Amino acid sequence: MMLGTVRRFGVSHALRATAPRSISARLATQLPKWQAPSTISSLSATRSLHSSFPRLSAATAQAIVEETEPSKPAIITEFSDLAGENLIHNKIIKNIIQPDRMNLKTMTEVQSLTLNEIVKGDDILAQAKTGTGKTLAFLVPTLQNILNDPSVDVSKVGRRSARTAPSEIRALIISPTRELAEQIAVEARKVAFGTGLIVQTAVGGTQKRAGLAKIQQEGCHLLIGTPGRLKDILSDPWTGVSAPKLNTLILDEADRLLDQGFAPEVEEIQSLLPDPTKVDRQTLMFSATVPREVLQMVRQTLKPNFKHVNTVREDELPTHQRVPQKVVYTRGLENSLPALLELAQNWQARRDNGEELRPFKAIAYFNSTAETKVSADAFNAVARSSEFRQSSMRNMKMLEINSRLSQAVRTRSADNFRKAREGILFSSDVTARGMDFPDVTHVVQIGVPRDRETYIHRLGRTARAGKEGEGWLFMHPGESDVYRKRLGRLPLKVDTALESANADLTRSLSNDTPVGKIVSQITEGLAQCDNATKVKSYMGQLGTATGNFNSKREAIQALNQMFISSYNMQTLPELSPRLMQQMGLNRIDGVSVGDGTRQRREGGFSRGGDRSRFSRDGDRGERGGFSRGGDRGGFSRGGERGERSGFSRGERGGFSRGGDRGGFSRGGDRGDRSSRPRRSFEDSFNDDFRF
DNA sequence: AAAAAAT
Repeated sequence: MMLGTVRRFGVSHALRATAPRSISARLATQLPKWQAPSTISSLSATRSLHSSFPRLSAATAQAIVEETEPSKPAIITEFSDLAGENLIHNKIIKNIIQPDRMNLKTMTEVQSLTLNEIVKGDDILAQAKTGTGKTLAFLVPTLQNILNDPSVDVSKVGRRSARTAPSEIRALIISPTRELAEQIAVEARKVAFGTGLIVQTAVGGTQKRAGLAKIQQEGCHLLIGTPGRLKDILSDPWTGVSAPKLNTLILDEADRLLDQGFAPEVEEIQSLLPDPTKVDRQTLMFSATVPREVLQMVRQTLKPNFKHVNTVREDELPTHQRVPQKVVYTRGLENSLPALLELAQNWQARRDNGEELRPFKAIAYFNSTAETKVSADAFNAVARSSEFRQSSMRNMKMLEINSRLSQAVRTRSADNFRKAREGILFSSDVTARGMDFPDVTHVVQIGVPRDRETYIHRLGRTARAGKEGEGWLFMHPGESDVYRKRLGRLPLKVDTALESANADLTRSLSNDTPVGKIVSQITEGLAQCDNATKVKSYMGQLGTATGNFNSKREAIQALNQMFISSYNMQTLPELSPRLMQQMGLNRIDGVSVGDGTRQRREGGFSRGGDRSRFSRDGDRGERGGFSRGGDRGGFSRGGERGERSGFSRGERGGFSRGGDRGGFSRGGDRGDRSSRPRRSFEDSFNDDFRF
């Protein structure tokens, strides 16, 4: 049973000048007592029964070592064993294993397999599944290496007047998000407690001057940050923050940092660091996913003799076997939120019936920030209703996080969700990677994610540290092409149990069926969201849906239906001709065309320029008493709905200027196809795929 | 107009 591999590139190792003497000589030779011949089979049995955390079996580690480094003794698998070998500082080990501290015993595969290599000073690309302790894998040896460096002065512990210079940075960790940087810092401080090592952060959204002052006053050995702020601080000579003695550069979520969006900034940061030919440094890259596209970048950035530590077997996927993954085809885009509520209610109902289930703690992922907001607002409104507060759902916290919120709110949401026993975090991809929220039972992805890696990382927010969890994907049938292309090989099973996923929400539903109740709760919740937010959500989803759907026409149709029937809006957002041109929507029915002047008058519907947070300003979306007015109190679905479905048959008159079909046209002509040859391939791809 | 990330 081959669980992990260490691959070596090149022939020789460039050992750092400061590297401690012969590490292999210090390695533990004794194997842990549970390395009995039966260990491997009993280990796997234990794993499936209790879904215990997949630790590295000593026998496996031995096998790996034998294969790659025949002369070396066993790899250490217990944190406590690191003490006897003088490999890791006693204080660090205490911090890790003491019950009143981190309370960990056994190392994970990725931790065991990278420790010696990192202490040695080698460059590493480490790949391991989500939630298997990658952070600790690079923190422990990196902090140890700083302690090993004789030029590092840690004697200043506790002395108030003494200070370490802000130019003493020995290791730098780059993270793709602010929250992840902060989370890594929290863990680093736990590991470094009492050692005298100073850990600092540099992230955006915080007061630059205050953060800078802190680094200047206290000094810094390990700096953790996000690309923008790091670049800002390191490029400004006046800050005094610099890293002339940098030994270690770590890219957490390396593939993300090396992709299109981040690579230029990361390169700039590297250019601000000392020349690696003058000051030898190691570079460490960690991630659960390393797509082929970035391998070239990885090779360019690492030394030629870097090692690839991969604990994900070649024949398996970087998702956990113990995470059931389900895909739900929703009738329309408007069915997602009811289906989410139903999922939560079903789970809580089962708990009420005495089933031993953990409290429902879910993250709902959306592809646009505005959709995240509408959904969070709607669920927050639902949670305020008396019906909800009298149900078994009453303790659920509804939280929101995305990059458009102020950093203070983001941090508060993340903290509250960490603490929450049960609830739903409505999230964009800010939390998709690396974030460690304890006890997440469900990850629900609404809409097909932008790529396979995103799916895997989002899913990885559950089933962490040996716990169980489940993944759900709610998607519109119109996304079938990208679904197959991006997620085709992943083990998703179709689930049809959620009734509200399939209900026709363009018609009235009886309020006394379970589905009717769920739908009316969502409808009431959405009614309390402001119109400007709904319009932004439409526009945001337009951006992703036109890319995700098999045809643009289908995307528009689905979006319009959601906007009218579920958001309860009367007038479609207008798209400027320029935007329509850009998006290739010129020949698509159902698009509301604006002339570009009106949008400025109608504040709520603006697009260009208004990059502010979701402003509640001038509630101008509510025009002419269309929405929310009147005595809708009871949400009488009957008449209202009937009226609306009438609209769909073309009785809307001037409702949308882009043709009289209002987006509900079911006609067969796919006008957009001929204009976009790329479609034909995707369409033919779709032909042999049926639901 | 579509995550994120400096002001």
